[in-house]
Amino acid sequence: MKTSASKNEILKRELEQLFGEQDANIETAAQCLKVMSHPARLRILCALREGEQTVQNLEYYTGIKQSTLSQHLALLKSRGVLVSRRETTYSFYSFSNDQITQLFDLIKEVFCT
Amino acid sequence: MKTSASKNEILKRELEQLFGEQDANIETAAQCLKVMSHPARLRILCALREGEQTVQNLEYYTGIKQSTLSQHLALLKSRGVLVSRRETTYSFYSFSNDQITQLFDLIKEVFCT
DNA sequence: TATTTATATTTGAATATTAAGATATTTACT
DNA sequence: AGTAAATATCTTAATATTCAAATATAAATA
Repeated sequence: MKTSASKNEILKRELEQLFGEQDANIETAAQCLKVMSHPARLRILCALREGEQTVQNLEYYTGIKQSTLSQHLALLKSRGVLVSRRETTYSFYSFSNDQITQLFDLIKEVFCT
Repeated sequence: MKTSASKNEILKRELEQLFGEQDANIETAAQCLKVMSHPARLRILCALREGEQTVQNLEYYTGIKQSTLSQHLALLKSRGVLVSRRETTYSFYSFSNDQITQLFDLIKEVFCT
């Protein structure tokens, strides 16, 4: 069995139109998803869902050791998932934008209901 | 600065209620997301979005080598993202359910628009 | 039965990720 | 200035992931 060549060609062109010229998007998506797909980091996102938190609060809520937590936060920030602001000695972390929040909400809906 | 202990306690209990007792969910979500968060596998998912495909078609569309492709497919299947059916010598792969499809669509919406 | 086709599995080397201890930085406070 | 508190970075050993070649399996067909 073999799907006809012309049909394959059409589908391939459709796929290229949708994604083939968007390698950068796929890379970005993969990187962003990868950074969200870790139990510790999902826990962090859960804790941040209702609003910004300091590192020490996150440490308290998640039970993750400070240095490890700081690395996870840096990773989430570097991939555009989180943003942070400094206030004196405290760093406040929060979701970077609504789309990420929406994505997280759907993840929660899919896996936690 | 220190959020009051009682407020922390309340938030912690809320978080536990939401997630603390759902370690299994977080693990499942992390595993499922992790398996989706790879450029090759995202490409596979893109190719499968409109319906099931054989391995050889996927090989053609994605340009991924057969053995590598087969391993990615096995991984996606083992994490519940895809299902497959055999028809004589052909394996047809497809999304396993609507929630995964919905999740993929949102990912596409977030990163490809 | 021998061969071909489609797919799956095994293997190994290269690379990436992880956690946590040690250390550094930054700001506040005395 | 000296100390403490909050956070960040460096380091490294353990572990996991990746790709692709080689091999195996399973079904179709000559």
